[in-house]
Amino acid sequence: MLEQKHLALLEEAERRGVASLANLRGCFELLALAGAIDRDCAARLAPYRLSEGRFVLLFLLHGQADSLSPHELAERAGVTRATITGLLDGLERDGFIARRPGLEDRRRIAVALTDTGRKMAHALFDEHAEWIATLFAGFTAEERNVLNGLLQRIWNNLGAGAGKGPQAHP
Amino acid sequence: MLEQKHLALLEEAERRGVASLANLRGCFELLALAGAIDRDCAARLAPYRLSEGRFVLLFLLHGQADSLSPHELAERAGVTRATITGLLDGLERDGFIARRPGLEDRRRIAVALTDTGRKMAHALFDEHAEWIATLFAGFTAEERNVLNGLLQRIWNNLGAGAGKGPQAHP
DNA sequence: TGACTTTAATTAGATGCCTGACTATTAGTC
DNA sequence: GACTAATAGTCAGGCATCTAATTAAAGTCA
Repeated sequence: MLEQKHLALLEEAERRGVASLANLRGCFELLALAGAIDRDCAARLAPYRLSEGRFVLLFLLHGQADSLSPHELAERAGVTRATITGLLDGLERDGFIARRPGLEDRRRIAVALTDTGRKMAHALFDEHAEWIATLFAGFTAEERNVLNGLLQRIWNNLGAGAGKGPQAHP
Repeated sequence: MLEQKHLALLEEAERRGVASLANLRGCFELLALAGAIDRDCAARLAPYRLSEGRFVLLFLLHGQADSLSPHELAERAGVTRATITGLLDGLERDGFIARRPGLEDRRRIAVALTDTGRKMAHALFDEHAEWIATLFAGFTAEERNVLNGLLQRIWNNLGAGAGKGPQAHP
């Protein structure tokens, strides 16, 4: 279940007699699985002319009674405003959202779903949530907890080493 | 340990009373961890003017006595030839690799490391492998196996559902 | 009031990835 | 030997992401 590049890296590691081969493999399996989930997600959304980024904006707007500004969307989606501009361009072109000029503050733009966008968001959310749920089909609550605990420990190790890396050519 | 967008999705799911909330959270934790590892990896390579893609090419060439063609690099790295062209452009500009015209087959180009590139690859590989190993600090072999088993089951679920997704507007 | 600072959105330019089209070269076929 | 197939590399154009620069609008304060 690894990717091409991971296999190549493992071979090189083996050639060099790297001690932590099992750790490398474990890490690559994690990354490969996440990559596969992302690709599957993208493939599921593509028929609707949506990407993951666009999908996030769609339901951010759907969860809101009125409109949101690009600034707020950027904050809640966790990307920069420049990225939001591009995503909104696509969503607007495909008729899912509309930009309206701000009324009180004329710097601020009001982004709102169109009817098409609202219907799409409504229909897609449950389907998407269900798909994710199927990934854990056959898992007990206990197993989910074990997995979560292990991932959490890796996460902590990641944070612990942060900033201690190579600092050359800064 | 979740990302901004995942938090937003979970809130929406909660508002809607989605049944599989725990599964959603588990999936997002997996994706967030993989994303964090990728970002950390990129941050570690950036000071050397390398991305993950460029790094892969670097050690693919390093594991080879002579040169490789862009075609072979694409196969082994698991990306398209067009992508390789872009990565090689960057590596060549920064002096890590050189393109030489093919001798027997004049369609084929020979890509080889420069001295700079060779030194860089040599120095970076062990450091990188060690960094990855630290992510699993404190893990026993048994724990790694458990993690691997759980990931494998998710992988299987992913494959099982493939192609059954929405097929609208193809 | 008028000059400065901050904030909002966009644009410009980079990277990495894709697909699809194009060019050059080689190989195969009749 | 000439036409066609396949192959190698690249380019064009698209998407998502970033940083930095630009423009417009508000706010601040002497």
